[in-house]
Amino acid sequence: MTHCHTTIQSLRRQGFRITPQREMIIETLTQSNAHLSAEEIHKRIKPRSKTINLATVYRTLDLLVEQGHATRLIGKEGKFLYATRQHSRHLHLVCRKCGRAYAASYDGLQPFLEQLKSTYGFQVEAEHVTLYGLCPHCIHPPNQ
Amino acid sequence: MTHCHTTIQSLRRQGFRITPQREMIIETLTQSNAHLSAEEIHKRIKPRSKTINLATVYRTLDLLVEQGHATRLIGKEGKFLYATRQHSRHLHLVCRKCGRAYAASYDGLQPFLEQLKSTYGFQVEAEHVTLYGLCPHCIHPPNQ
DNA sequence: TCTGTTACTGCAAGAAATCGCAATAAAATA
DNA sequence: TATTTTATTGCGATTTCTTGCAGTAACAGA
Ligand SMILES: [Mn+2]
Ligand SMILES: [Mn+2]
Ligand SMILES: [Zn+2]
Ligand SMILES: [Zn+2]
Repeated sequence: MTHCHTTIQSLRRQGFRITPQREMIIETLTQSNAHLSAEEIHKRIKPRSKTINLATVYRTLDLLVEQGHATRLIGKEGKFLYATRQHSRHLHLVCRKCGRAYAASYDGLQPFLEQLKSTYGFQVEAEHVTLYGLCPHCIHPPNQ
Repeated sequence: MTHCHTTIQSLRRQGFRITPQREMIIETLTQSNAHLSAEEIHKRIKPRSKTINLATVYRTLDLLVEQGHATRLIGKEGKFLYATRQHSRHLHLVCRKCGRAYAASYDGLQPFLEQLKSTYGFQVEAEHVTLYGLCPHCIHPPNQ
C-alpha cells in the first residue's frame, strides 16, 4: 500500500470524491519528497491533463492540509509550499533576517508536546514545525 | 521610554530613516495589543495621513519583522497578521481542521530552545510561535 | 542652515491566492 | 446499466500581497 493510496482511501472514507485531478495532485506531491508550490504542482500535471486549473490545485491542497495529509509552510520567497506528511520528520529553523532555512531534529520537542496535550487537550502535529529566529550568521549584539 | 520609541531608536541606529509613515505604523501596531492586518493598519492611519499607501504599510511591516520588532502570523481567515513583540508572550495552537486558535503558555518550551541554540547555534524567537494540530473538539479516531 | 546623497514613498502594474457560479461528473441507488 | 444527487471543476473576477520606477524627503556633512 503506497502512501498515495492510503491518502486516497482515507479521503474516500471521509466521503470526499476522488477525481482524476485530485489523484494527480496527490501523486505529484507524494512522489516528490520535497516542498512544492501550487504553481509547480500545476506545471507538472499540465502535460498530462491540459485543462487542470490552478484553483483546483489550491483547493485540493487546502483539503489535504485540512485532512492532515499534507502540511503548508512559507517558503524562502514568501510563497506557500506544500509537502506530504510522509516527508521525513524535521523542524524548519528559519532566520527572520537572512531567510536561511535549517532542518533540525525535533526529538527534544516531544516532552513539551505531551505537556501541551495534557494541559490543553491539543494534539500538536510536529512533523513540519517552522520556528523563526536568528541563524548563527545573523546573531549579533542585541538591537538594544 | 515607550516600546514605540525603543523601536524607532533601534531602527535609527541601524541606519533606517524614520518617516512619518513609519512612525504612524509603529504607533498603530504598538498601541493595539492585538494582531492587525496590513489593511487594518492602513485603514486606521488613513484619517490622519490621506496619502499613505498600502504598499508602504506592507514594506514597513516587512522591515519590522526582519529587524525583530514584530512577528507575522497567518490569521484564521488566511490573511497575514502582525503584532509587536511586546505583545504578551504565548504560543498559538491552531487547529488544522476547524481553524480554532488557542493561546498557550510556552514555558515548557525553553529547554528545547536552549538545546537548539547549543546544537545549531540558532536562536529561536519564541514569543509568537504557531503550532498546528488538532484541537480537543476535532480529535477523533485516526483517519485510517 | 543649506546641500547632496540615496533610502523611502506613492502609484500603477504584476503575481499569488481565493471565491462565485454554472456546467460537469463521482458515486450511491435502483 | 441507467438515474439521481450533489460535490467538484473550470473559468473569470476579486482580493491580497509584491515589485519597478520616478519623484520626494530624511539626515549626514559642510
Ligand atoms: Mn520540510
Ligand atoms: Mn499572539
Ligand atoms: Zn540569518
Ligand atoms: Zn478543531
